[in-house]
Amino acid sequence: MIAEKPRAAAKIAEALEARNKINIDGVSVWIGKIREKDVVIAPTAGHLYTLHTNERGFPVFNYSWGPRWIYEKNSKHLEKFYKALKKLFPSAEYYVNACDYDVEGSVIGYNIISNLGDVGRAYRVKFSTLTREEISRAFSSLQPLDWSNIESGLARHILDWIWGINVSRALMSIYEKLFEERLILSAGRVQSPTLLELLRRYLERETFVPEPMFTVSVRVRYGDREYSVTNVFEPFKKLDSATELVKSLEEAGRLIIGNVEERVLDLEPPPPFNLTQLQLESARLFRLSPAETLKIAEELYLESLISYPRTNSEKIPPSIDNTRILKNLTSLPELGVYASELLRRKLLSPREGLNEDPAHPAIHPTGYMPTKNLGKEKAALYELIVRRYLASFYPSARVEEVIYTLEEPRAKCLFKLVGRKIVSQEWLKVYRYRKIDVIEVPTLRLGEELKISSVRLVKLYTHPPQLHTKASILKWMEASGIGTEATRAQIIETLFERRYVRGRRIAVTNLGLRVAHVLSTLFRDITEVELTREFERKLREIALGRVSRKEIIDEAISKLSNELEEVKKSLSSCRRSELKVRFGLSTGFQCSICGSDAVGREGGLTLCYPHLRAYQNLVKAYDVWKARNSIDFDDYVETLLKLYITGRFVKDVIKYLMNRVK
DNA sequence: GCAAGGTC
Repeated sequence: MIAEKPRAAAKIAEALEARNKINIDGVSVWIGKIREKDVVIAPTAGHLYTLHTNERGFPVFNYSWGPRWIYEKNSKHLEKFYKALKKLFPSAEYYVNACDYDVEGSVIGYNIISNLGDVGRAYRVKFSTLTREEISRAFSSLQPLDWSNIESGLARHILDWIWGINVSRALMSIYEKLFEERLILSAGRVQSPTLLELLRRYLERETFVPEPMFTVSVRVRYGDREYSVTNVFEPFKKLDSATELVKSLEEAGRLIIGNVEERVLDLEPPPPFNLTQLQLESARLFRLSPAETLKIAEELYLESLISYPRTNSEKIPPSIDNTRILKNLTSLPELGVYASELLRRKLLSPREGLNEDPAHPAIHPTGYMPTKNLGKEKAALYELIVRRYLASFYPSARVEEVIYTLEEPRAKCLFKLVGRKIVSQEWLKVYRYRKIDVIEVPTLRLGEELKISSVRLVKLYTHPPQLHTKASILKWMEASGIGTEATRAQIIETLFERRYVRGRRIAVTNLGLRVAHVLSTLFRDITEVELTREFERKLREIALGRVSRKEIIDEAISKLSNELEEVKKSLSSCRRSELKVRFGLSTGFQCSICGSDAVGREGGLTLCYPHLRAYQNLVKAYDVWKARNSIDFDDYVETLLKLYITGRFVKDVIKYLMNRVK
C-alpha cells in the first residue's frame, strides 16, 4: 500500500492497526494483517517520477518517465523512498494506491506501480480525510484503478512538459541570437501569464501621468469639539467649481443635519484558513512572502502543531474532533481562555468558507502544544492560525453606526459625519488582527445646525494602480485559476530567480521586458491564462472518456512543431537585425531615450515601448491639465517631476525633453 | 537547462 507521504503512511498504519514499524534505509514502513494476510504500508514523498529526455535542442517530443532523484537536481532526498519501494515491490501479491484522492495522487501511485510492479494487480482506495473511521472504511472496499483520473493526470504532465521545455529552449536560442547573450530562460503555462500580468501592472504604473482634481476639506464645531466631515461628492475637475463651493460654505457658516440614519451591522467571523488566505493575511500582518509563509507553515505541520497547510479548503469536516482540539487549546497561555469560553458556551461548529479541497481540510491547530520556544515568526504564524480557528466558532460581532448627513442647501453638496461603536465583540476579541474603527460623535437631531470652523481648498491627483507585491500577484493567480496551492509561491520565486522581475513592489527588468515581448510575439498562447482553460477542457474530455490522451497530445505536438519549425527556420536564415524587425521586436532603430530597441516614433523621436507609451500619456494628459487649470508646458512637466505618483518612464521623457531644450 | 505538480 503506497501512501503519498510519510505522515499519511503513519495514519493509515494506525487505522489498520499495523503496529510493526520497520526501517528500510531511512524510510519507515509498517506491517500489519488484514484478514490473515500481511499488508505493508510504505510512503513516497510526492512525485517519485518525472518526465525527461536525452535529446538536446528543439523541437523535442521524445520523453519518458524516470526516477526524479536521478533526473532532477535537488531531489536527492527521494532516493531512499525509491529504493525502499523497489525493495518491497517484488514480494507483493497486489498493490494498493493509497495516495491522496485527487488526480495527482492517482498519477503518483500509478507511476510507482507501473514502473516497479504491475498495474494488472493494482487497486485504488478513496478517502478524503486521514481519520481512522474513513481509512478503515476505504480499505474495506478496494476499487479498481481510476483510469480516467490517471489518463487525465498523465496528459496534464505531458502537455506542461512539451509546452514548457520546447518554448523555454526556443526562447533561449532566440535570445542568444537577438541579444548575443546565453542565459537560462524559461516559459510555462503558469509562469508566463504571471510575468505578463506583472508587466501590465508595471507599465500602467510607470507610464502613469497624474491629473489634477479639486475638492474641499471642512471641519465643524459642536460644543467644545471639532469634527472633520466626509465629502459625499466626487472631487471636481475644474478649479472654479471648488472655489465656488468654498465661497458659498464660508458665506453660510454652518451645516444643517438633513438626515439621520442608524444601522446595525452583523459581522460574521472569518472561516478557518486555506493556504492562500493564510499567505495573504501573513503578508499583510507580518510582511512575509507567500514562499516564506509556506515554509514556516510546513515546519509547524512537521512539528504536529497544525494540520496540512497545502490545502484549498475553508471547511472543517465533521470527522475532526473540535471538542478535543479546543480542550487541548485551553492550556495555551493567553488564548486558552477563548477555547474555554467556546466549550462553556457549547459553540462547537465553526463557520466555513466556500472553498473545498478533495484531499485536505482547512488549516487548523491539532491541539498539540508547542514544547519549545518557536521563535518570533513561527510563533506569530502559529498564533494567527490558532486565533483564526478559534474566531470561526464565535457568533457574529455587532457594530452600530449612526450616519448624519449634513447639508448646505445653497451649495447643493452633502457631507457626512459617521459614529461607530462595537456593541458585541464576540470573535473580534480573539481575532485581533481585524480592527474596527470606533468613532465617537455627539447625539444630534434632525435640523440641528453645526458651525463650520474651517473650509480649505484641496488639490488632489488621480492615482496609478500600485505595483504588484508577491502577495497581490499570488491573489491574482488564484483568481485567474492558474497554479495550485502548493506551487504558486514557488512559481513567483522562479520569476525572481530568472531575473525577469525584482523588488518588493515588483518591477519588471529589461530582461523580463524582452522575454515578455519575444513570448507574446512568437508564442502568444503560452502568455495567456486561456491556455490553462483550454488544458482544463481537454483534460475533462479525457476524464470523461470522450477522447484519448494520445489524440490530445498529438494535437498539441502538431501545433507546437509548426510554430517551432517556423522559428527555427528564421533563426538559421536571418541576420540579427533582420530578425528583430521580422519578429516585430524592433523598427531597426534605437530608443532616443534609453537606447534599447525602438518600436515606434513620436514627436521626432524613436522610442521603445515603455517610453513611447509614457510620451503618449504625457501629451494626452497635458490637454486635461490645460482644460482644468491654465498652465504652460514648462510648469506642467516641472510639477509632474516633483510628484512621486508620476511614472518613471514619464519622468525619463520629461528629463530628456528638458535636456534637449538646454 | 528548460514546466508544473506533488512533498521533505
